[in-house]
Amino acid sequence: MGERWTRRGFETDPVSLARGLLGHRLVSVTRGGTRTSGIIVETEAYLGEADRAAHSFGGRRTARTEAMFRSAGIAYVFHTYGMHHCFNVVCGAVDVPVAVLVRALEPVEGMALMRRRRSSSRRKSVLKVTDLCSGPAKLTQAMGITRRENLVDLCDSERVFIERGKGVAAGEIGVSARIGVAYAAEWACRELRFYVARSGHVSR
DNA sequence: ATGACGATTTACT
DNA sequence: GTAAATCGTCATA
Repeated sequence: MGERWTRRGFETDPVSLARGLLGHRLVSVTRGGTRTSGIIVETEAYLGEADRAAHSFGGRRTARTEAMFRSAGIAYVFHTYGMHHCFNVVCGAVDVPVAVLVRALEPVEGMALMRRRRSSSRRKSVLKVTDLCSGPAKLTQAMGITRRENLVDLCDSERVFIERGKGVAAGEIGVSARIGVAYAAEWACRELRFYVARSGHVSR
């Protein structure tokens, strides 16, 4: 167990937070007290009203996007493709709808539980460790994060939070265009994806 | 009330 | 590489 991130850590712009979260730990705890956690190795920054790829593009404020308008440190969890969840950390000021999507983790604690959550009756092969959390919907499944965690405050929740890790030196961070946002025109090619260059746990 | 569409994953050719 | 799975959300009517 490590030192937990407080509000101040989240009160920054999305690019700084996307870089700053790398090398720190996302933790989720079951009602029974079992921890699953992993080191954040891949993130994407979503820049708000101007960003065509962001759900909050144009200032769109709906029941779904409400979390993005809240305080830094709030979780924004959304459902997509009819079956997947993605986990974001809201940052910036209240009413400025910016956030960071967590796209991949290097599993640390609770791997047996992660494996159980990630296994389906349909699956034939055994999951490799690098398949547990190497994508935005994989990690939410492995961590047991669903819409119920939408709007939770990462600064005081007992269920989901961020713990201080070693971080990642600037030279170890890779940068690329964001994934899955081809519809976003000129914003699709902006280099707003950040990852630990050396990690084998990044999404493909 | 209806229809189009995903900040994805998986399995299959 | 291609395609299916699968349904909440939101814009349109």
